[in-house]
Amino acid sequence: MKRKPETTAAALPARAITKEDVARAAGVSHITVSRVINTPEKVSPETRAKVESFIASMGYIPNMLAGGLASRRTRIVAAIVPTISHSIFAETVRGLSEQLSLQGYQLLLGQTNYSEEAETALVEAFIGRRVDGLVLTGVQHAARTRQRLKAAGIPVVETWDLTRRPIDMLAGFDNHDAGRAMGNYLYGKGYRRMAFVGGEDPRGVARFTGMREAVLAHGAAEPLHLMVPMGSFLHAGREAVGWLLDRHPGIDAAFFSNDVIAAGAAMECARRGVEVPGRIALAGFANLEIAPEVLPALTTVQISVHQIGLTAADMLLARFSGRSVEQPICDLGFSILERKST
Amino acid sequence: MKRKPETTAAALPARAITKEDVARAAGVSHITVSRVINTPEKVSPETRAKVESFIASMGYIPNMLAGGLASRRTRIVAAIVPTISHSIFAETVRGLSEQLSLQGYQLLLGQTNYSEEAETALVEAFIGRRVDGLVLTGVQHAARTRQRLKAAGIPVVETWDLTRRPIDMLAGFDNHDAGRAMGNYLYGKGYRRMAFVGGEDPRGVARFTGMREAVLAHGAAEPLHLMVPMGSFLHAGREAVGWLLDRHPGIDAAFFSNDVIAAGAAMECARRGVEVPGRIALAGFANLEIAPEVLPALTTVQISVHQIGLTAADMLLARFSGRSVEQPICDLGFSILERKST
DNA sequence: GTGAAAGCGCTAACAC
DNA sequence: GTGTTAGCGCTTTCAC
Repeated sequence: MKRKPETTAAALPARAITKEDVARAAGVSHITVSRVINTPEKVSPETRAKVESFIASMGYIPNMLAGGLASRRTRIVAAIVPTISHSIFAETVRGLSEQLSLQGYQLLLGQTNYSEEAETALVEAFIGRRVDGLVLTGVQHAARTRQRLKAAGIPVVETWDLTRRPIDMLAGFDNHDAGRAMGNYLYGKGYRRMAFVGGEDPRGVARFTGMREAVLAHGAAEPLHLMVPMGSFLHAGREAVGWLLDRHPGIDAAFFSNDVIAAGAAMECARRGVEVPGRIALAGFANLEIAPEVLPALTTVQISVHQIGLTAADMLLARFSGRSVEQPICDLGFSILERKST
Repeated sequence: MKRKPETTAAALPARAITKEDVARAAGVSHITVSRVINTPEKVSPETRAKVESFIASMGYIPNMLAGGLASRRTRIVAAIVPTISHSIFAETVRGLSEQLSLQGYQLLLGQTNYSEEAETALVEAFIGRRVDGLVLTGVQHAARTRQRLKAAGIPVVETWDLTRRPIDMLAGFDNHDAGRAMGNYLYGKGYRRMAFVGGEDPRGVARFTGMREAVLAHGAAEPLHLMVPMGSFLHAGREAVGWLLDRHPGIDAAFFSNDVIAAGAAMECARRGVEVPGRIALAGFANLEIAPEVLPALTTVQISVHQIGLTAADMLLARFSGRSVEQPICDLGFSILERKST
């Protein structure tokens, strides 16, 4: 193999150690070094030991860029979430990253801030990086996103929602059903004038429509739908419940798009000395860390936030190892978790 | 350029569209396509328009793996944090990712769970992926980690702490000083028997030693140091304050390693009807979202969690663009933020 | 068990 | 402005 001429070598950053360097030092060919790393069982124990000692002493770290280019496998998975600073998504990403790293995969992270265009741009960037798999939040995507993904043919897991026709695989739960279940639960507890407080993300909206459906089916009043900004959830919850208490004194129960918003509401009620659930009942979503801790402890919809990440990782890993995924649509389910706030 | 023979082509996944394909279609050479993408100003407007239309119609997405291998620049930055599910780190990662993506950089994420060995393994994996830069949490690293990083010669930013001798660059604040400032503040408010509640991460320990130093300098009693697990912070805070109230009734103020632990403590006090700060004062750290919302609002040490990420990104981007970083050690500072809890 | 040759898709350097 | 040539460092295929 020819080395780069001196003239150009000088212009570029210092060359890192390559397989060739190790091979030369160990007196074998570079392919043997490659085998020691990737398929050690195909190398004689002596050669292996010798090469391994040189790898260690020379501090050789294989260039996975070159490896990925040649093998068409990067061992990188990309995850796209609305924002990493909401604990719901952080938990999913944590599960994903932990599970993947066990198998030597790394995670590329992208944030959309709930923008479909940002999602498309990220998907294109990640395809350009030839990631082995992609994890998406939600099931609503721009046509261009779906099209790019199909063309690239890489394994995709959509998460946090359910649909009959996923792009590829799916690990989520039915937000509409979950909303309906909470509507039924609240109605069953005797609440008749309800409000829903959430952002404008499609999954939150699905929870609202589900809840609305349940409530109307029982003949209760049309529920109020309060939109809050997706930034500071605790603060949004405080403001929302304040507004409900002041402007809509008839409301006797509020269902929040997630536990953090609900916790903000609970704190505001405590501050005002408003009785929960006596004056107003509060229910959250996701059973986040804060739900059982706040006063009063929050009734919520229990879902397995962390499990979504684990499941997505397992699906992708199965694909990577050539196994076929028996259940490409995985409904992780949910359950109503009753606590003191309702 | 020769194409791969049929026999091997069949064994591999369907070939993606390459620059060559676009070039052939547009009737130019592949290097012209490359220029249209990377340095459009060097191509005549007509050629450019023609090539661009083919890029769009064929859905061509450049292979950045190949580009990275050839150019030795991957446009990937890796960030290593203890865990993404603690909001302090999630905020830093958010800032980092947002700032980097503005310049076309992507973020590889690694979690250590506070393990130094895990950090070393991640650093080696990321070097293998030839990331352009690396962001580390803290300034305490295994000797092997430092050594690998030096050898690789890639830009590194350490965060969340301060040291005179960083590996390369630094964006943080002085945890010891911050602890001392809080110790002084609490002493100044009249508290005399203090406790510190935190995990075993080195930065938390530095906050404790700083606080201890201040308190002892004033001649107050040796502060109590409570270690809590790094898992569920709210719960840890509840348990810790319960333990203090029950077993150490003399303690009149508690300083928590972060606002989430402190918030858990505040909630427990509310639950027990314990007066804050009357019976016990509570102080947090980081001025997270929860600090002003919990009842009573938490006195805390204000730091710019998000800014750490932005600064780290800016330092790296400066390096990448050849600019020299005038301030390789950036002390972001802190300040005591007084609220109702003290 | 080991090696040689070819190529992954791109950019850098230099020609024209 | 555009093209040619020669790699980047690895894996794959096939020969020994």
